[in-house]
Amino acid sequence: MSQPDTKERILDAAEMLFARDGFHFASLRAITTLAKVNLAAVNYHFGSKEALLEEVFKRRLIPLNEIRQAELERVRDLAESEGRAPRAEEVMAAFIVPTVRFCCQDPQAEHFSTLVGRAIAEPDDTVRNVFIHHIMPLFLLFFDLLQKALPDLDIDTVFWRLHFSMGATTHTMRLIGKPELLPEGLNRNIDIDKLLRDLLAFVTAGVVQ
Amino acid sequence: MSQPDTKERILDAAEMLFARDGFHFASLRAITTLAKVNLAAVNYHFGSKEALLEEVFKRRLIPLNEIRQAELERVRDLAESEGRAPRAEEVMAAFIVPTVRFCCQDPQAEHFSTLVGRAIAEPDDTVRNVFIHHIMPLFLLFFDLLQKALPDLDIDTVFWRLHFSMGATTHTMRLIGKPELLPEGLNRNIDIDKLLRDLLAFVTAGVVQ
DNA sequence: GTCTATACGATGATAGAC
DNA sequence: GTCTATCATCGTATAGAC
Repeated sequence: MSQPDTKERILDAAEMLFARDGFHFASLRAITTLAKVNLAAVNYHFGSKEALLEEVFKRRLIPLNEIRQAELERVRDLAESEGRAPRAEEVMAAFIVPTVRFCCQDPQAEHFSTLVGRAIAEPDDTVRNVFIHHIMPLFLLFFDLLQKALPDLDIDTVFWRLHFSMGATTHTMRLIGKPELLPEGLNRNIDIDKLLRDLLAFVTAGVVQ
Repeated sequence: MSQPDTKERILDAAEMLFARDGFHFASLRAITTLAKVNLAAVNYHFGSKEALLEEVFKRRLIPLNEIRQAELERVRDLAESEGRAPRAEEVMAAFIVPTVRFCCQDPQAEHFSTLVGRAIAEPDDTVRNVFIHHIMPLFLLFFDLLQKALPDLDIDTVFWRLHFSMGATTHTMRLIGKPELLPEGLNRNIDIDKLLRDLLAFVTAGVVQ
């Protein structure tokens, strides 16, 4: 490659402009100008604007998934070594803590969380399947551990309580970095550690009841 | 009006195509073709594509909000007449039950629930802001009642617990009507009444802890 | 007032030369 | 791999028919 960092420069520019202007209003002409590459480079390297968005998304999702997978496996192995079932609170924390922390470590996080929400709601199978393909193995491990933590509940009940918890978590990520959306009279200086404790206490109370 | 239902036909077509394809990929040409009206009719009757989206939302959101408002006021007035604070579970039910039921009662409204799910997750501020603008007054009443129900908690804690509950609810609505997305081994014949009970029990446990 | 036909500028995508 | 030139389609605007 004569320009070995062309793809990276496009990804950086796209991530910045998708975050600042939104997917629709960030034009390929603006992205390629900022990245100092030719307009056609996006379609050459990525195939389409949608595929570029997907790569921007995956660049963050894959490392995050590795962290969450490692945490879930750590909880599973610790419980096994102690000859007990994992505790529901441990399982929830193993997934939720890295998820929320990941979205606070840099200014792009806000957009990443909306991308996750969008992928979940996407009606187009091809786009949604890409997301499902990356999240499903992780979700199944999460689901399996939570079933072990709650052996007295039927599988459907465990699933829906997990689903409720995921909804609470993703909805929360959407608001981090957008404190201007908080109603008047609230503390707009969000304390992430306190928020994480509150969220974990909330979902744990709902999951174990 | 020589075509008294032109606006309604545009709204029906737009609701279906916005839900199926997303706001960005549903073109005005596709919408006006499906509605059997001229392309320019959208800009004549609504002003812009974005204004059309807002009307699509308002047509369903305003009646739904009236139901939810009435339920919240009923809970508030009943508590007042009995000289007590409203109970958290009553407050949560007043909002959540009409919300979930509204999206299951007729096939047209099913498109709306898809739209709401997408609007909240949409990367475009354009789409999300339309939704937030219409839900905010209701949210503030909801918030106020929940503060009265939980007088020992500070305002920020109440807000976040409410926010977690809204996340669980909207995430759940996203899955209703799409049981094919449920993992293998789960009951795909979703029982709305049971689901509502489970969701209410979950958020109530998290809110009151 | 409503509706139609048509045109405009900008966009995402692509073919082909280098 | 990168470029230029070009294309189809997009949202929008407007002139004029009924």
